[in-house]
Amino acid sequence: MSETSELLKKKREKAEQLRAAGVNLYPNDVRVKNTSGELHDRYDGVDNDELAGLAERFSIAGRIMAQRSFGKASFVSVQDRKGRIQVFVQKAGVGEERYNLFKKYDVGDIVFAAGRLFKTKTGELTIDADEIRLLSKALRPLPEKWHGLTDVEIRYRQRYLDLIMNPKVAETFVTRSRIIRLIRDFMTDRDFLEVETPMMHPIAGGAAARPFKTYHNALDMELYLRIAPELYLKRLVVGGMDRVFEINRSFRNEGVSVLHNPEFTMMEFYQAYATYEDLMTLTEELLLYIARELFGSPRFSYQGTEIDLTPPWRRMTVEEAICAHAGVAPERLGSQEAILAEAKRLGILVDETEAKGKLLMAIFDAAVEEKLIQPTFITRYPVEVSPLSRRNEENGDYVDRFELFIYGREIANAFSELNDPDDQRKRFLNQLADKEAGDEEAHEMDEDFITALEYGMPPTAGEGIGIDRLVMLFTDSPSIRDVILFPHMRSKSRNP
RNA sequence: GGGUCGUUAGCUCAGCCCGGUAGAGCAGCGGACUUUUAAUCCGUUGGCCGCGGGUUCGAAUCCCGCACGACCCA
Repeated sequence: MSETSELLKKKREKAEQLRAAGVNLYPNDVRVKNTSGELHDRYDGVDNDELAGLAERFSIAGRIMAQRSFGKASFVSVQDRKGRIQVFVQKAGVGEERYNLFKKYDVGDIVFAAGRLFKTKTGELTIDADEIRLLSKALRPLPEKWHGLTDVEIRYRQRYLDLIMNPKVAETFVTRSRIIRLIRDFMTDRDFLEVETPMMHPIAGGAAARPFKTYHNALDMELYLRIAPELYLKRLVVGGMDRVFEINRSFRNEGVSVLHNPEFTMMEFYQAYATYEDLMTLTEELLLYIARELFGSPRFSYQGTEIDLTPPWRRMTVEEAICAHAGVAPERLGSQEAILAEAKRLGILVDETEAKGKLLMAIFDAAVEEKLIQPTFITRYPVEVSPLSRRNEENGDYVDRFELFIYGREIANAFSELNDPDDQRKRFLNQLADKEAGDEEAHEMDEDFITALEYGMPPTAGEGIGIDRLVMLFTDSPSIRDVILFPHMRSKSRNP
């Protein structure tokens, strides 16, 4: 696809013709009074006689998406951020000179139009232009009007084209913005303080994941893009910020899939003097609040399945879930050997020397997760896989933690925080042992964090909620790429 | 990492099985047309068939490799 294709040359020639006629191709002196959406809201239900009686002159600006032209008159559909409105441009309305210039406008150009409103024979609200101006000349053609843009690669790489051509896409991102605003309002109403903590960490902690590495020249030090804000937010709780939350990006150096993007948005929040059980209630209330605001109902459809957020949601322990969904008998969960045998029976590949807790989670991940369609809190996680969580008082092999699953996907992860600095040190040491044994996702020792705990952290519960996955659910989007404006892709040696 | 599918005009797609000078619609260009709705009508331009090898007299088409993407699996 050469850069000097016939089509592109023609576009530039046409632009030059306009320039030669004294037209500024990229002016910046317009003041726009109206939007398409506003005009439709106000006047779609108003008849022609009444419209004719209006003294008001309306103006809009946007991109020409379609053009139907006759000899001395044309209809153009102009798209702005609120939708589309039709503009009628005729020689009699804008004058012969303007009309002749207008004939050089193309689909894709950005224009200003002003005039009175009327309804066409077929009843469409239309601006009868007394003025039409070019605001920005397009030098490349838009995708085809009927089929639009469907090539997913172009949709992601050139998202602006996707946004122009596919109104649904723009809608999804409007909803995303709304969801985040709702979350922010909800948390703020509960007296949580929104904070921002570092994105660049000297030690990548707070989650089990491989980090991206970067380098600070002036300080001459290696840094990691954060994999989670957890350890910094907990330092703030030590500092007396009893209720904090952060909605921001984390980065994990792993593959891309329908559920994973290397950078993703999470809300993490910490509430002192609360337990993980309190956070289950809070989570129910938060998601219910969003659903009610978006749909006016706790029920909505995701990919053809009805999801019902009516509380209380189902609560099961990891072991109960394995028994219920993987067909494992409860008495088979007693010993490492029995669990290993069950994993093999289920065809799950595991390391035979793995600790009991890790085997349990391997079975859970492979055989249970996908079956948790309606919102379900899974509790009682093994301590081996939860190095930052508080041990259960009755049985220290488990921690006070839950994960929330909806439609087979992990949406949230929460626990009562470990605030015993000595236990935290032991857990980090165990992680280091795992790292030695080849676990690339195991935690590093974070002495600075332990020091903070040594000053005393109040009993606290904390939670992380995957915002992208939440937005997927609420916008009925099948892929995380549908809710991230610029999902990561391999670079391609092209020159767009 | 493995498997399946895809990549042809600006866009959406045929053509590939069965090798023989690359097609359509829209967009573009020229013309007609003052209430259209994918406007219509007449005429018309436009291609490194993803990239690199191979087979063949001849490859968009068959074979191998690579790149990028989608989906599934790990």
